[in-house]
Amino acid sequence: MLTKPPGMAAMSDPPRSAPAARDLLFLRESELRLAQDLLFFGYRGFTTPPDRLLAELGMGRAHHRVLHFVGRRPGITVGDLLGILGITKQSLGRVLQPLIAQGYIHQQPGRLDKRQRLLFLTEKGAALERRLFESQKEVLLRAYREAGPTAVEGFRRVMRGLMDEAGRAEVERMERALRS
Amino acid sequence: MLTKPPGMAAMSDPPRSAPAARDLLFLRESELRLAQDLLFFGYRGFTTPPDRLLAELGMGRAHHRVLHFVGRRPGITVGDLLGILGITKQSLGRVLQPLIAQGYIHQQPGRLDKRQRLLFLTEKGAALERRLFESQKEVLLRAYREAGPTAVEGFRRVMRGLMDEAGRAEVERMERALRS
DNA sequence: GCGGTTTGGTCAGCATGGTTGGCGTTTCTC
DNA sequence: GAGAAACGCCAACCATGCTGACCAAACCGC
Repeated sequence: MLTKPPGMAAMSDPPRSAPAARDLLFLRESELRLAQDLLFFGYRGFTTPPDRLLAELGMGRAHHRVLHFVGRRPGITVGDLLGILGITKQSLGRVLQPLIAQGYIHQQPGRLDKRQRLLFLTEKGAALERRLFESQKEVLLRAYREAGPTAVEGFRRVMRGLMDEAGRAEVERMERALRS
Repeated sequence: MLTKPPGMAAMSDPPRSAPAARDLLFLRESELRLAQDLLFFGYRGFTTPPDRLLAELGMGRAHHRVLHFVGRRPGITVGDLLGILGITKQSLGRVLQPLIAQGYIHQQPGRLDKRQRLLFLTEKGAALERRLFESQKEVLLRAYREAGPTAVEGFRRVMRGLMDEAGRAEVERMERALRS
């Protein structure tokens, strides 16, 4: 038989009658399969609204990411931004240079280290980033409100667990900056 | 001043002292900003392991998506798959045709409607999909286990809220199929 | 102050995976 | 039998990743 019968995914699930596994039902393979679907459709729902705005301006998701993280960390160095995005200097350059040329982002030499080009959003850049955020805010607010505070806390815990070390460190840094 | 001062994001947050807003703290703008970060880093952590395997085989994430959804819905039509992926026929063709040519996916004319080409994973395709899934399973299991069942339930609720109608319908269909 | 390292920019070339528009075949449906 | 639907394929274009190479400016250790 070449094809996977409908019930096959469930076959690897632990038997439901096993007493020790009672609390581990949420770790069943079928639940993990569902998680794949949720992440695919959920992430797409999250990115679609800004993607539409960006398309009108002839930009892509990569531009949004740069605007977002420069907004999150004003004065970030090019190197740090590269680390966060996980792309190469050349890939970033192709997105960053137009953003600078069109006046969305402003560069300023570092005071301690003059080799660095610290990145900031201009007024224009902050305005665009805000428009993009507002479009995403609608989706996020709806999801958060429908789900409620407890669910949101759970969502955060799971997303944190999905990240690699670098991502987790970055998020923690953002939270520290927020509290201070 | 061209740049956004550090505290600016928090400025749009509702005042913490407002009594009616006590339960709505999780809807603060700073929380939504954090959600953006969580989704970016979390989704990346989720996709990195299969991406690495795929790269070794000269494939990309698009191939994985096809393998995943054909595995989820054996016998799916090309049209339905296009609807789920949200891409064009041409884009799908460029990924699907090689998968068929290399024996990962098998096509079979529909019995009711002979125009349709129903898609199935071959043994080889199911094996590859499983390898990809296993790599993702590690990340998912770790995240789910660390977070616990309550958090997982919350995660699901939020992700569902992020989806558009089509995504939600598709996920519900998967769950119905699971229960039956 | 000199040499090596680090930060950043840039050029050329390539691959993947999206897009549009158009065209053709088979099959279904009225 | 006509029109619509499901699918395949062609050409062309675009966005965004990649590698490899090379360059300039600034920093740092000796």
